[in-house]
Amino acid sequence: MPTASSRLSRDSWIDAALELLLQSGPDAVAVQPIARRLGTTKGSFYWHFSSRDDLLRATLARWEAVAGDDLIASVDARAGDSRKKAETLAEEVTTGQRPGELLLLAGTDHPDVAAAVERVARKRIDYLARQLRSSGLTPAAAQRRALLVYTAYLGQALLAASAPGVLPDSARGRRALVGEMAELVLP
Amino acid sequence: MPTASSRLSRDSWIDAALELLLQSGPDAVAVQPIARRLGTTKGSFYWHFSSRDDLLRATLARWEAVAGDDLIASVDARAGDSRKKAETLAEEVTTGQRPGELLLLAGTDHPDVAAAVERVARKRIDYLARQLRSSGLTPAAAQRRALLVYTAYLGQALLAASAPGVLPDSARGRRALVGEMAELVLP
DNA sequence: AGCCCTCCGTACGCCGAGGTATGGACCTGC
DNA sequence: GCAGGTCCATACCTCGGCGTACGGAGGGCT
Repeated sequence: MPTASSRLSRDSWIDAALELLLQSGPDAVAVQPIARRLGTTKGSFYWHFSSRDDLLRATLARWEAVAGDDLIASVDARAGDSRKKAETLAEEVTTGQRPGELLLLAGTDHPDVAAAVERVARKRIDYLARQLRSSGLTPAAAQRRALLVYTAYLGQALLAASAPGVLPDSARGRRALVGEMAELVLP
Repeated sequence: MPTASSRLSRDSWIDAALELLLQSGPDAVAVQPIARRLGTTKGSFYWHFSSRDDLLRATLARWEAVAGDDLIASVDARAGDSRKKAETLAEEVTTGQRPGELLLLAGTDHPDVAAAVERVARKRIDYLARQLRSSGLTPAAAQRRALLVYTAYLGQALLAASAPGVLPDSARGRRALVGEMAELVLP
């Protein structure tokens, strides 16, 4: 929060924008609020960016890297067999989901948003499918069931954000749900 | 689109607002756009409603009735055994979902929205659980699996809105996914 | 020292939203 | 036919967003 270096870079803006994107969704990526948060003004912004849409695109690109490749790489680096890895990704998707991220997924007319969302979803599902194949499923079954598992986790994240009362109260109970889904999907 | 009766009622406004809510989410429930769509002005609006929030609350109440009780009653009235009914509800939730409805579910800070969403989710899940019990599951298992089924369908609706490319192209393929989920969840 | 290029603060215009005030059209009952 | 209530159009205010113009601070180079 301090005036780190008095002089801002393009990345400083993207960092703050990503934080707001994950917190409150794409509509929160607005120039003036971010400027206030950074303790600066629009004069700085329009030197680093050509428009608000320019910032949004850059922020989405950063999100895509973090939520897609980085997350998968982090999951894959941890110990465990295929099933454990699939469950870890599930855990990340359900509990690690930031509120604004769901607003991204909930569909926006912005074409760049839709494209980024689709690429991230595909990467995650393909990763799940690879783990399921390693656990013995045929490629076709693994693909179908990876989709089922991923949608179940997305739905759980959705309910956690909007209707937490219908989910188990305890983190243990919610993990048990994840486990039961894995149980059902594996032979 | 015609000037139906030149004179508008409170319900006319709620009808139009619900349409926009389901189409583009709660932020789209705005006075002036709806007035334009109805071919009238704010002068009419502020006679029937005290504020924009008044309209939003009324629209949510209507949505809750339609998406909750009415939908379940409609599904339940159709022919079929418990499993068929559960699949029918699934079909409605996945394919019948309007884009704006997901924005409601994706979490909003508005307390009235959150409360309405939670009630609707609970009704649907409880209905699913009743069908699963009728199919032979124990009450506890039925409740857990109803939750899994519902989240899988919500997630599918989410992907349909934001990343349709990762879902099967054909309606047949998507129905097959629903069927596979039912298969997995029943003993 | 003088210059230039980088970076940012200030002030402005535009638009579209929420909300208010007011007057007038139109029906309704007496 | 006329008085009063119902319904709505117009004009106006504020606020907050996007985008632009312009000028000035500040450091590096010669």
